[in-house]
Amino acid sequence: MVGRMNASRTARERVRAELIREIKDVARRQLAVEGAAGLSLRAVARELGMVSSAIYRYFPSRDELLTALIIEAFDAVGAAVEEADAACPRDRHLDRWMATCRAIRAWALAHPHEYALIHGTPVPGYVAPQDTAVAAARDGIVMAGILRDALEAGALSPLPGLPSAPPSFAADAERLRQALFARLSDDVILLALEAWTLIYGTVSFELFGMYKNVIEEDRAAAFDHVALTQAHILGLA
Amino acid sequence: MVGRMNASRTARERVRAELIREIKDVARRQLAVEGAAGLSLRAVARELGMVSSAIYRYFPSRDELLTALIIEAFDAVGAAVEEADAACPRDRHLDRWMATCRAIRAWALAHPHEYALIHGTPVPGYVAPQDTAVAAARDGIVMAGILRDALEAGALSPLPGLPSAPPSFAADAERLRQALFARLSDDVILLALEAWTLIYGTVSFELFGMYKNVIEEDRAAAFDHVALTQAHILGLA
DNA sequence: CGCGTTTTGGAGCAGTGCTCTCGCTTCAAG
DNA sequence: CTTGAAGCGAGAGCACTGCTCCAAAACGCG
Repeated sequence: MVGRMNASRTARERVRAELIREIKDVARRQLAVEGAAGLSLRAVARELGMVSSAIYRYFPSRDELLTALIIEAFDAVGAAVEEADAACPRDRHLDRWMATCRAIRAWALAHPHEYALIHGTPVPGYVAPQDTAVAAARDGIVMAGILRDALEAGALSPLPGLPSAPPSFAADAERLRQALFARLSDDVILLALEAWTLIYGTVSFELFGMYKNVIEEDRAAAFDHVALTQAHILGLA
Repeated sequence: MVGRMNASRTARERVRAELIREIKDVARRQLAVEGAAGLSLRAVARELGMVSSAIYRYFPSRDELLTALIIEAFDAVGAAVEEADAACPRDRHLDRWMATCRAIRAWALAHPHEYALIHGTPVPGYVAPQDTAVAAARDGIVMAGILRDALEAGALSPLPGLPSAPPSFAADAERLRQALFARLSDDVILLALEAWTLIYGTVSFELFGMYKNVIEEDRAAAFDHVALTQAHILGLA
């Protein structure tokens, strides 16, 4: 009970971890085929050659399996965003911004059902477990980092003449400043949140069919326009 | 078979129409309680005192029932938006804009599960039937009308210096101009679509828990800031 | 009134999430 | 090395779902 603190636990624990991985992999494949509503524990068990009740040794319920997939999806999009950002020179702030925005859209188009899992209707009882919080924040960390770098480089001049953040936002802004936004102003922080919202809103609208008969010709160009316009508003140029 | 063209059809058809209404009402109540995933045809039938198979004389499948509820939800939010707009003097374009935006958010907060039905993950096989198209367009018609009126009154001056719409958007813009946007420019039409997207994106983020630990203090004020900022960008002032 | 259309009731099929129990395997401490 | 506990898979079973089929009942029009 005492020892064996680090690497390569007991054989039992290793096969257990591997089986958890296999279950998640099969579940993700089934999810990609017919969406979250069609994810069946029994089908996963069948494909793995085990009986359905055995799954419950690894996931206490179907919703817990879904939660695990949600966390992995947040992590995947977070990783895609970090990679896109890291591929740009640190002082090309506009390029980094556009690259991260495009990375979000590209990931979503490549994994529509997983994207729907994290940005569609909350599927389970609708409680977003605390476990997802850290994974869900990775994209925001990257985007905030770009704005921070731009500010420090003196390359951030938000568009003048727009409404200021309401006084009631001050407390939220202060908390966010501590966590991500360093020395950015309340106004810029709120504009950044709105840009973040619009980026995901645009991707969601495109994926969920809201642009049918609205934007048909070149949605990639329209998305670029969204990202570029937000960059102009934030003053990333 | 020939006659009886207008009002007050045969008694059978009247009771049939009423039963369809009752089914939809019960279904909407159940939806409000436990969400779209928990909508059960059998439960609806039970509450109506009929056996489950009888429902299928009125709705060929569960998805068809959901589709009917989706259309009604689109209609309800459309009606709320139209009403909010009509309550403002026609020449107070900014007031009309803010009123319609707030109406969308208010309706969504009052009917979260119905909102999730129309702006969350597409629940059924994921095909959005053509029937929904007209109902889904009502909010857009109102918002486009405000911009049209502002243009005609010479009270529309979009913020200069922002990126222009890409050339590939011209065809979409022309089609949209014919349908709703009258003589508005490509740039304004695209900005309007982005504003429309951001309004719904903000409501969705708020409702689906994305602003947890992000915006906590006064989400109504933050939403107003979104709507007002978009009005400024469009030049509604 | 009578007959045909419409509606309903009930049984049944295939599938789901989940629980419980019963043996079997593995592991670790005595 | 033995023994007892913990982890594990198999199977049966419960309550529920959407949906189909068919016979019985209700209805309404000529």
